This record gives sequence, C-alpha cells and structure tokens, in this order.
Amino acid sequence: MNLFTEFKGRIADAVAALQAEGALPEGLDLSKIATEPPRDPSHGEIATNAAMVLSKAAGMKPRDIATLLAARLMTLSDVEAAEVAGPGFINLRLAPAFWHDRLRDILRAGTDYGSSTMGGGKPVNVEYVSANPTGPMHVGHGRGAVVGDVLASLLAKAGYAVSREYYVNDAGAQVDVLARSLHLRYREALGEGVGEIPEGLYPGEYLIPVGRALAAEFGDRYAKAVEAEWLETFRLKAVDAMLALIRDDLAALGVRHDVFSSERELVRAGGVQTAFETLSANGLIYEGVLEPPKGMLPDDWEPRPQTLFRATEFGDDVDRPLKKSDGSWTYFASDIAYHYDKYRRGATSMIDVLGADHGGYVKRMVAAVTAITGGKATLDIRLCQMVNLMRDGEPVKMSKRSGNFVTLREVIDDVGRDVVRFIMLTRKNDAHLDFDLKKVTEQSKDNPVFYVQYAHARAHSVLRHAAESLAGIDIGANALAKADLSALTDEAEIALIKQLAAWPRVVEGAAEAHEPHRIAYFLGEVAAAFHSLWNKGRDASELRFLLADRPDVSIARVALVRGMALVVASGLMVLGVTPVEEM
RNA sequence: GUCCCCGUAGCUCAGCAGGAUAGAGCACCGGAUUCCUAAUCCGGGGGUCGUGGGUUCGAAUCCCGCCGGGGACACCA
Repeated sequence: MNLFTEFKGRIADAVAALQAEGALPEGLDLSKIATEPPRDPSHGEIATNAAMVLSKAAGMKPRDIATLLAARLMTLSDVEAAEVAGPGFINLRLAPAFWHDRLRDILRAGTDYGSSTMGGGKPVNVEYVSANPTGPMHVGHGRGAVVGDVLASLLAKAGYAVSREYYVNDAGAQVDVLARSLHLRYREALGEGVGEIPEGLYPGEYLIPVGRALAAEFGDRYAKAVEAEWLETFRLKAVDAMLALIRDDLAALGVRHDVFSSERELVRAGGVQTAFETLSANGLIYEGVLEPPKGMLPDDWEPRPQTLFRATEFGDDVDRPLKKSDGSWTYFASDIAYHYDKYRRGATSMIDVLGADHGGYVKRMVAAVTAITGGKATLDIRLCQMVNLMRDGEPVKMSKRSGNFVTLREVIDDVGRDVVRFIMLTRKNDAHLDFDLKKVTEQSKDNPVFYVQYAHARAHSVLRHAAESLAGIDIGANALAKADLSALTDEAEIALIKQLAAWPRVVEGAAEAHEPHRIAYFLGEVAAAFHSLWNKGRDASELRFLLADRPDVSIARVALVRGMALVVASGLMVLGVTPVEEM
C-alpha cells in the first residue's frame, strides 16, 4: 500500500468530519489534495496542501483551515505531530512504531513489496524493439528493448495486464533488398565470385551462413533464375533467419515478448483494407494533393493526387497519404492497421517505444489511433534518444556503410547483460546516453550498476555473518517481521525505512508517467542511504549492525538490512537485473 | 519554412501530476581504514533553473514570444 495514498484518504475523512461538524462547508472538491514527502525532511514525513486547495471554495484562509485539520489529524494513532507551516501546509510526523510496521510490511511481502493494484487489471499493450528484420541488433535497438521491457515489467508490477509485443516489418521494400542481398550470398556460397557487395544492398557478413544454408538446400536451382522465381522464397528465408538472429540477441539481453506480429500476415489477412474501410466509413479518407513542405522542397517534387487520411482533424500538421502512386499501401497505412488490430485484441492503452528518428511520426500515429478507435484507445509514444558508445572517454568508431558496427551482442558479451540493462536506464529515455564500455564495468561508486549491486551484496554479507553470530535464531524475513524492532531508533535507520517505504509510491509514479528510469534512480538513492548507514558503524561502533553483546539490537538491525536487500532486489527484478549476493 | 525534443552548479544529469531555503554524482579542497567488504563514507565551496512576458496565494515545472543546441519533415520503412 502506498502510504501517501492511504493518508490522502485519512485527510479526506478528516475533512468530512469537519464538514459534519459544520466547521467546513459542504461540496468541496477534494481531488486536488496532494500528499507527498516534504522536500526538507526536517518538516516531517508527509506534507499536504489540503488547506490551500480548499481555501478558495471554502471561503476561508488557508491557515485557518490548516489549523482545524491539523488538530483533527493529530488524533490519529500513527501521527505524532501535525504542524501548520508556510502558507498553509500541514506537516505530519509519524511515530517510530509506524515506520517499524512499514519494515514489517516489507519483510512480509518480500520482493513483491511495491506491487500495486493501481492498474486494476486494465490491459496495456507495450510495443518495443520492432527492429526491421534485416540484420543483427545494434546498441540503439538495445536501449529501446530495455526501456520497453522494463516499462512493461513496471506496469505489470503496478497492476496492469501487460502484453509485450514486437511488430515485424516483413512486408516492405527493405525486405526485398534483404532478399536480393541474400541471393548474392547464396551465389557466393555456390562458388561464384560476387566481388564487392553493390551499393544499396546489405553488406553484412551475417548473411553469409544463411546463403550457405540455401545453397545446401537448393543447390544451384535459383542461381541463374530470374528474380521473380526466387524473390518470395528468399524473402521468407531471409526474414526467418534475421528474426532468429534478433530473437537470439533479445534472449541474451533477457528481453522477451508475448506476441510477434507480422506485417505481412496482417496485410494478407486484409487488416489494412479493414482499417482503411473503417476510416473511410467515418469520412476520414479523401483523394487530394498535398502542398509541398515549405522551406525545403524535395528535388523531385511534383503535385500528385493521393489517398489521404484527415490527420489534421486529430492534431497533425498535414493530412497523410495511405496509398502510394502504384496503389499499394504506405507503411503508415499498415501501421494504422496494426494499431487497430491491437485495439481489436483488447488494448485500450497502447505504448510504442521507438527510436528518436521516428519523432516526426508521433503526431500522425496518435491521430490515427484516436481516429480509428473513436477516441476509445490512447497511444503514448516513448522516443529513445541515441546511445553514444564510448571506451574510456573516447567515442567508439562505427561505420554503418561497411556493416562494420558494434553489435548489441558484442556489447552484451563484453560487459554483461545486467550492466547493459541498468545503464540503459540511467538517463530518461529522451536524453542522449553515453555508454562507456570501460567505466560501466569498473568496481567503483562512479559506476551506478556496481554501486547498487554492491549495496545488495554488502547486505547479504551482513546476513551471512548474522547467521553465525545469531546462531539458533531465525533471521528469515517472516521471522524478522515478527521481531521486536523497537531498537531501531537512530535517525539514519528510520530515514532508511522511510526511503524503503517510498518504493510503492515510486512504482506507481513511474508506471503512471511511463518512466522506467525512475526505478534506477530510486535504487541509487537507497544504495546511498545504506552505504552511509554502513559507514556510520565505522565511526561509531555502537551503530554497527551486529553487536556481540546485544542480540536484541542486532536482530532489529538485521531486519532493516534484510528489508533493504528485499527492496533493492524488488527494484532490480523490475529492471531485469540479477541481484547479486556476493561480489 | 513547419513540427518535436532539449537548455538547471565548471562537467554529466535528477527534480516525482506548480508548493515551503532548487538536488545528486564527477571535478576541486579537507577528513575517516585495529572494526559487518574503505569496491565505501563524512564535511566544504560552487546556481539570476537560456531569456522576456503571462497565468496564481505560489512557477525549474503550465501558456506565449525570442536566443542557442539536436532531430524529423510528400508515393522510405
């Protein structure tokens, strides 16, 4: 339970009680009341703006309302003090026993702590990666993969019914190019000298083994054949092989999807036609000629009639073409169909995680989803900025032309999957990210992955020692939840519990805002608090976790250490990072 | 030319549905190691939140203009 939400309810109750007494007028809007941690910890643990937001409607001064409310809140059992401050804030201080109980909550819930019912089982569809099946994944894809995967886990933890989806663009011109590239490798495998791979085809070596496999399967049957005879076959083979490659990369990263949707199958099943007719039936399709974009006229611009979707009616800048001049569908058309398909499969809330180069695509897609679902579904597009791969401060050279770039797989093999996943979330998704292959494996506090992992490992080190020094005493989480925790009185100890107790609120906030990076930041803060507490025990030996002559104090502190480890583990599990117990 | 993102300490960035004296790390300076992992911690200096208006009890946060950086801009996906 998010304790801030809980206290919001208690404040609402207090307002109702005051209304019943006639001290406050009826009919107040309580929805703007917020409960949050005060910025300055010396102000207490929970602050509310209730008096200020009710002031106008109640026709009373904020501080007068605050005084009334504070007196009422003071009577609650967990509240040690309710103070009116500043323009009309009410600051609540909670009793130590309240925080001890929160630690018990953590110990009882284990790594499930932080799970929320906020989502109420509402379906959310998260689409991520969706890299074109034309080669192995690069590091930029990896960022989208991690952001999407963790966002999905986060939403699941917040109580949504999450579907994780990959859209396979296996129908476009790029796939034809891939098939031609493969045909070349196939001929090469048959012993033909093909020389340099021509401009415009995929030069990557990853097609070589696929070419060999086809040579083994078909012999020279397609070597001299005209394209029409082999294109379809090679397209299928190529896509299958590339998709296998990508799935392999995803598995190495620990990223999984529930559904792989094929564009090709969608088109073949008439999905695009269906979507088109739906829009058409609502009068949202017309034949027209677009104005050239101002300020940058393409060389080959010519006015031409196109089949257009009225995107401008839904907030886009211009109407968008759905058909090419040869009558075939545009990519946008099939993407509308795809999102419509997701909607018809039950998704009323959709999230797409895309690369930042798709920025220009956001408005039209959001417009299309609004249009085709009649406003019954929402689409949120999260754009991931570029990843700058570095090594010890120097940019890693990458040449896309030669196909000689650093693949995601190479990076995973180099620094490990946990490191890749964590680092990808050390910036918000729309900010550039420097990924330094050397720094991320350093064992120092400058490395956020290590810093958090180390806190968890240190905690388990204490638990291992405790198992010996408290031999015969059950220090499992369930036993500790029942232990006497009254020895936890130090300010830093209580402060750590407060931070741990914020976890459910962090989960809800991050899930609602679709911002998985907040989890990584939260874990960094918990780790910092723990390292700090640890070092307090160096300066003052009576603050060490394990005291030889005070088993009662030791047990209470072991409970805190275990609670911390559980919250960190809970967070790392959302990130898909293994919590290590020893380093 | 239009649209989107960004502009917070010397550097890299947080800032949670506008809230009380704007935070962290790095770097810099000064400290802590007979002791649960010093792989860490503690203290110090450092800011007109790009800029000019507006909205209100209150703005880094919302709205508008400008400046600076990045990205995207018809039948490519």
